[in-house]
Amino acid sequence: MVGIKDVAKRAGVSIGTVSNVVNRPHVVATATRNRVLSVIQELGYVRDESARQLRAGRSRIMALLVLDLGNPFFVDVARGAEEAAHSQGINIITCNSGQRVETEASYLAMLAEQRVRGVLLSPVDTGGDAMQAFRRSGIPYVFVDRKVPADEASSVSVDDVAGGALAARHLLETGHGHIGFVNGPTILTQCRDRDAGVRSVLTGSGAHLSGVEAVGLDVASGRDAGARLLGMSPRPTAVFCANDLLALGVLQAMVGAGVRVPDEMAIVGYDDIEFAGAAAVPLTSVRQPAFRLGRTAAEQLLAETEENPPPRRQEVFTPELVVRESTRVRR
Amino acid sequence: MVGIKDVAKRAGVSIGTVSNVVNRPHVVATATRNRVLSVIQELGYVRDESARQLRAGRSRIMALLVLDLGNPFFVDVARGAEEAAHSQGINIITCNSGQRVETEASYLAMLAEQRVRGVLLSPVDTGGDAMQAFRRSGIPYVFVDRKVPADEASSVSVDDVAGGALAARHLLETGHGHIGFVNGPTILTQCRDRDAGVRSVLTGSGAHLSGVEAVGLDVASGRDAGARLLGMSPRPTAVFCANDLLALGVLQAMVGAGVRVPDEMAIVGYDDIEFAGAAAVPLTSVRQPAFRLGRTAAEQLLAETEENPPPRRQEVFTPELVVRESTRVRR
DNA sequence: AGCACTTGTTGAAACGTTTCACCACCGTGT
DNA sequence: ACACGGTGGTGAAACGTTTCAACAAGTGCT
Repeated sequence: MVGIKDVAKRAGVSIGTVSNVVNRPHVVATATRNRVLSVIQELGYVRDESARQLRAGRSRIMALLVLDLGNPFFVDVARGAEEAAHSQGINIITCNSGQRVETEASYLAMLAEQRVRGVLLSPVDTGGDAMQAFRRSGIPYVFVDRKVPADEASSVSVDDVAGGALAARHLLETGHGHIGFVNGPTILTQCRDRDAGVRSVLTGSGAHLSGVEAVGLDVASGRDAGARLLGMSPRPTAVFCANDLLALGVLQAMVGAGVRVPDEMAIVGYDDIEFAGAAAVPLTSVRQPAFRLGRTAAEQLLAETEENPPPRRQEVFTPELVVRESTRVRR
Repeated sequence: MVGIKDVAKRAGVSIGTVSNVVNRPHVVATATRNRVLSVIQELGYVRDESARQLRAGRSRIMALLVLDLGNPFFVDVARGAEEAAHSQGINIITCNSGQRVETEASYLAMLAEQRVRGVLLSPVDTGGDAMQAFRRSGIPYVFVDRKVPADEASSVSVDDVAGGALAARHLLETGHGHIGFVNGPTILTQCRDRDAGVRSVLTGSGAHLSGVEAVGLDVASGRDAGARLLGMSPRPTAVFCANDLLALGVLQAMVGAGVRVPDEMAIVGYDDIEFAGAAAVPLTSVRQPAFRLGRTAAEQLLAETEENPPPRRQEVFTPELVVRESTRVRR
């Protein structure tokens, strides 16, 4: 592999000069610069980032560690983060934990060893060993889609309690007295918060709540949960799902069983992913500003890796209900 | 930041010993090993990968450079690649070019500078400068979802010509004489191949083909293309879309305009993403084995980065038609 | 001619690891 | 008493950059 030395020798200059050509072209004479550049071209020299980083002590890469790339919500978060980073000439690499604690741990360790510039985190497990170790590594990080105490780190999130409440209130107002709640794994703060929101509205409302915990946050888990809902008697007349993938799965189960939506079963999802509006029955959903979440978090992280870091911030966005066919009001 | 030296000093051993504790624990005496380990724990030492890599000359990270993470097809490819890599203790980082040539170029340069172990590529632009430079960097790479000549690199792809033909033949057989084809940007080989497949079947069949080139391969472009289809007269009675996102967009346009699917407009998509079956009208689609694509490509790449690389391979999978409501046969 | 700048280039140190030849020590068999 | 092999540890070189003090050569001013 061709290094700076080879270029230097071939161009008849010192390695310092080659380095200057690459990093501060203006300090080297035009003739020399061109000569060196053409040798670089000729030899196909590519600078070795690990050596550069070893010397510089800091990387030019930012990472996004995401809960589940299979969820279009997180893809939008990633897009927002990419936009912010690219506008400052920083590349973002995406790591997908797929909600597996060990995968997450392995990525955290890798990112710490890489000494990346900073990490955007949407972790499964904030308390685990891997996370503890990562904290000590001194790499700046910002939480996305998860609020944390201000003394720990900055965070950019959406008020999930409000979101859960929004959904529950909507179902109450559209006349439902028995409401199902398909939640995801309660290890996730998001799920616990949405649950809290639902309960805060339903408690004392007279409505009955039937909880179902899905194993995952994907369509298959939703179908499974849908089957369980169908088996209940009495069966709820409406269901709120902790995200749209679950809701799509539940919807499929209903369609498959010939249960009419929304007449026999109203459905509310969460995230308002692009596919929610295009579903068999367009889904009512709680919209989160995913792209802005990613962009804001990335901007904050970039700022925190600068010379004079700004103060920590806990930004909390407010979710918004988007009403569609799946909860059409009965007459 | 704490380095191996700090650990060595604190534990009263040489840095060589600390390195041994980390990399070849068996060669160091139990007592020493434990002492060093506890100091590592206490100081929160994390090895610096750039130094390690500088010395070792090779990285332990593989990358996947993907055309569009917004397309669930590529998310499945990524999942397959992750599975293969993780099973061999290699981490995969995902980079999303979003079909932007400059973003792709910037990631290629970054990956070359990082000296990653290998790259899985689904590039927009195989001929551009960035790709040329990347080739010369000597980093092993394998193409995913794109066939290339065997002398260039290995590739794992799906026969897009056959896929296009499959769709066209299905529409012919279900009695359509005027077929629309919403294709993506023809800079993409996939789009050109699907087009070729369609034409190979339709030419001489007597059916009329109306082509529409969408600006992107996403739902919004599909809606746009749908509007253009609606403006045609005579209007096609069926449309094949180069991927499911486009098809979903076209479907939305039809639903919005009150055009019945499949009665007034049959629709065939491509990829068979999870959301295709859950759409307003479940979509007929050409299924590609996305997960296997990713896994197979990653396995091949891993093998090629080993001591004795196996010969290059051009694996081509065969697509499969999944018939659903959106092309239900008229009686 | 002598001086003070400016411009362009160089050589060497430093970054944090891994690796490897070498050394010190101990127990064992002669 | 000696050589021997094994075990556990050390010290220094090497990896490919960046950075910076130092220097050489040229330019303009007195």
